[in-house]
Amino acid sequence: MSEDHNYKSLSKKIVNWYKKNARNLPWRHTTDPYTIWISEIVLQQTTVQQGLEYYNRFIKAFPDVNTLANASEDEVLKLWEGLGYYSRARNLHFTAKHICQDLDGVFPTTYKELLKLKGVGPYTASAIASFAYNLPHVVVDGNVIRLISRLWGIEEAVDIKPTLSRIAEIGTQLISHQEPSVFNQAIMEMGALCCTYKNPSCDKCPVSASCVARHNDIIASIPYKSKKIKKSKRYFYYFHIIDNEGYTIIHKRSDKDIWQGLYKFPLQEVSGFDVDPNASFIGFNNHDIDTYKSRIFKQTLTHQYIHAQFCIIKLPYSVAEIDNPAYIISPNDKLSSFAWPKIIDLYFKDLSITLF
DNA sequence: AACGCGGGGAC
DNA sequence: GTCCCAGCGTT
Repeated sequence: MSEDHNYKSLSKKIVNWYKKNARNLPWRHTTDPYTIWISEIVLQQTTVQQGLEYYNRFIKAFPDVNTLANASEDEVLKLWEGLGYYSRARNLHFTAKHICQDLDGVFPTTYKELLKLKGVGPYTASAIASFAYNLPHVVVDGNVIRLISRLWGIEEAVDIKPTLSRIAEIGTQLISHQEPSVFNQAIMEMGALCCTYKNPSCDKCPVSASCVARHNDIIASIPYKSKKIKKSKRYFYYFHIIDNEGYTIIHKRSDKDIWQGLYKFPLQEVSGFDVDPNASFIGFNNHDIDTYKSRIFKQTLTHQYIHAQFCIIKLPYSVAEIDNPAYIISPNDKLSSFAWPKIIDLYFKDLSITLF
């Protein structure tokens, strides 16, 4: 029962467990708010395993806020390519410029001020406040939600505000005021390594004796989420236009849709691949041009199933003759310098093997 | 409050 | 296939 939970004792056990079992991760060796900020944004909705290499590359390319602020959005997105949730990279760049231009290059030092930064929400503000400044703001991420909801036997949906608020209150009671930074690392690490979603290691858990979910044998049903995701299907014909001088047409995605800020070929979205591609919207008549159709590429996103097929159009003249201000003309051998969605990157990889 | 945003991994 | 991951901005 929750009244039996001794916050101080639980907190101490969690921290002690961490000191013996912590992974050696690069962002744990610094109190530099910039570095910590980068790590936290990279790791949002991302596993440590997937984010680690991106973090290292990012810090190497942009070692301080000034370097990041002076980079172009394309450079930032290129480094982010393949990591997903690209608004994180755009907001990161926006906030770096904001800090340099409006805050004299000085990182905010309070939770409240951190929260005002674009891309920084309650979790990230708490993380920076605790890891950089040792302030006692508890982090509530997926790991913490899982650990606390099980420990306290919270069966209510954890994806609604009242439950989240209760979990945050419990975390606030738990957090060590001597070493809030270590406690925050510890409770997340516990969730990530011990109190895992599937097959948690209760036998190695330092607080399993206090775990209500374990006591009531309801671990598998906690945390409970009420929202269901609906996936739609989308079919993309991309027109890869290659002219007689080694150039092709691309453009930057700017509409409110997936992959904003990344690049694409001229695109025709259809209701299914039983519909034939029709390049007339970019001024081509399919019958006049030597065309090749790629295999169908598939990618699953959180809310969408994407299908893509690439129609190669080989032009007997120069693409410079095509007048459209939205288009960017790129040499074929420079295409890899742009940031592409995964599904187009897969096409490039296929292309290098099968065609050229 | 509900929704959409990527990609990889565990099971 | 399902669900998750150092969440957030928008509507």
